[in-house]
Amino acid sequence: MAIQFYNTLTREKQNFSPIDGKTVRIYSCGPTVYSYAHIGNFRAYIFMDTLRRVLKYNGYKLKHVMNITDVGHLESDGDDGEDKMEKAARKENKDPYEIARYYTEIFFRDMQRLNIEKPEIISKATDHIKEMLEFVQGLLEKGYAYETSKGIYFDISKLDKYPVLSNRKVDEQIAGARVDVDEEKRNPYDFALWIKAPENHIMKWESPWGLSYPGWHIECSAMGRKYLGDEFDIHTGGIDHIPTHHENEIAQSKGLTGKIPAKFWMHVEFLQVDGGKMSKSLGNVYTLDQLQEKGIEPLAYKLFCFTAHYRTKLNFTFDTALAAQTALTRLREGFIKQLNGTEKIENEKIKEYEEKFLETINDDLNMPAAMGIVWEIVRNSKTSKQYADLLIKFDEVLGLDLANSEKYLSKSKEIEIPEEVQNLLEERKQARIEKNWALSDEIRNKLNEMGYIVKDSKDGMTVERKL
RNA sequence: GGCGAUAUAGCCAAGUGGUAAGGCACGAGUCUGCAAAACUCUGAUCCCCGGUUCGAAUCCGGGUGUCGCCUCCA
Repeated sequence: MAIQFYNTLTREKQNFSPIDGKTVRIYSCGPTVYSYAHIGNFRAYIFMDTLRRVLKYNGYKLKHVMNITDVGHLESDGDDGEDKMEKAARKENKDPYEIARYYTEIFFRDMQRLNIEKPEIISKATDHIKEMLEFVQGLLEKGYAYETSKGIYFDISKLDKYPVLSNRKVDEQIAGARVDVDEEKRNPYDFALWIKAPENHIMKWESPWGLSYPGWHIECSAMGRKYLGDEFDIHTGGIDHIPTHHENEIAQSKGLTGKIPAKFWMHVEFLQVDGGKMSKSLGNVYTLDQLQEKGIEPLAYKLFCFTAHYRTKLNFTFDTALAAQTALTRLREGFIKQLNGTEKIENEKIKEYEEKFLETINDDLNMPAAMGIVWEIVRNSKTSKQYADLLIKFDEVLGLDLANSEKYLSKSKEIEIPEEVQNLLEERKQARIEKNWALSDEIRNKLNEMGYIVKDSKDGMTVERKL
């Protein structure tokens, strides 16, 4: 079954197969570790994870690089913004390396909570200064770069074609409309490869041009090339990367190697919050911890992300996220029901589901449709362990940790019951034996007010903590 | 101003020429002393106008609305 991915480079879905036939080489733009990653960031990493899982499901091996940006990205263009790492360091009164270490750790903790597989290679920018310098020098030697008083710049006019990913019109746009034009640059869209450090800059390295630090795009080009070669299979990132970051990566690589580094460029759309952009000023930039506080576990957020295709905007609200949490719980319950099922299902039927599922995920990762198939199986009234096994297999792609469903369900029910509550429960139990429904209901209401939900079943009462 | 998207039931959303997946919510039913949970059932002709076609949510043209990018951002 052919895999089809949408390629931003060609603006169409194309059949995918790895260059070497068996190992897919991927580069993913990773986090800048200067603060907590938010749910918008994680939508991108969930996409990245799904991509990995789908490729593995199809039998391919992976060589996947994700960078950790711990240096060099400025807050604004014009080469004079503040370095984000350094700003955070100043704010928290720590050194930038400490900041990077701290947020990197939190980042991977969250990745794990989302059951996101770790790429084979994690590369930190600060560990690859040498490779970046070599890259820049190579560009200088080939005449694609030039030096100014501020640093080393890439000369886009040396390329046969500059914007190849986006339709940005270099000539028509009014350069400097929002950014002051740098007189020393040869073309308005020339960008910095290497930046000469001002006195007070903390993170800087020796270079032929004195103490300095890397530009914004060079790290990905240099690290991608080091680990994956001049030409690899897939490059992923957010949709925001298209017009600048990835465009410039391509420019750099074409300058040095003559090649566009990746065959496929895949981009995730943005997550929106309450119908609009997530922004700090609106106070809607949420972290996984904040969701958890509201009773939405990380895997429920992952499931939420599966409700929309990765190339469409997805609108996050707490209501819909809670809906996903409900759905996740039901998914787990349904899985267990199938696990305990004893019906015999014809192999044909199983095979049919398998084929449909594969076809769907291979169609540019259509996870919403794939979930449709999953629900059909989960909700099948003929319950069978065969279905449970099938779900476990599909979970190789979903990564929802369905195998541990029981654990999650019992964990959410495990609560500490204070003595006061315990006593009320006893009292209610007695009332029920006496069929004193008025008292029973009264106690139930009281417990409800205290934040406990009481449910009666044939086997007795159960208590749950209200979220 | 330029560029890119998008408009499908209350909400989140699949669907790319043949008579609208799925999830959540609502309602009804089963169960229950009642309730909750669970399970079952129930809902849309797809922003508007025009065109192509035997046939369009799906293609084309024109509107309108919304969102994003053009500055670091997943």
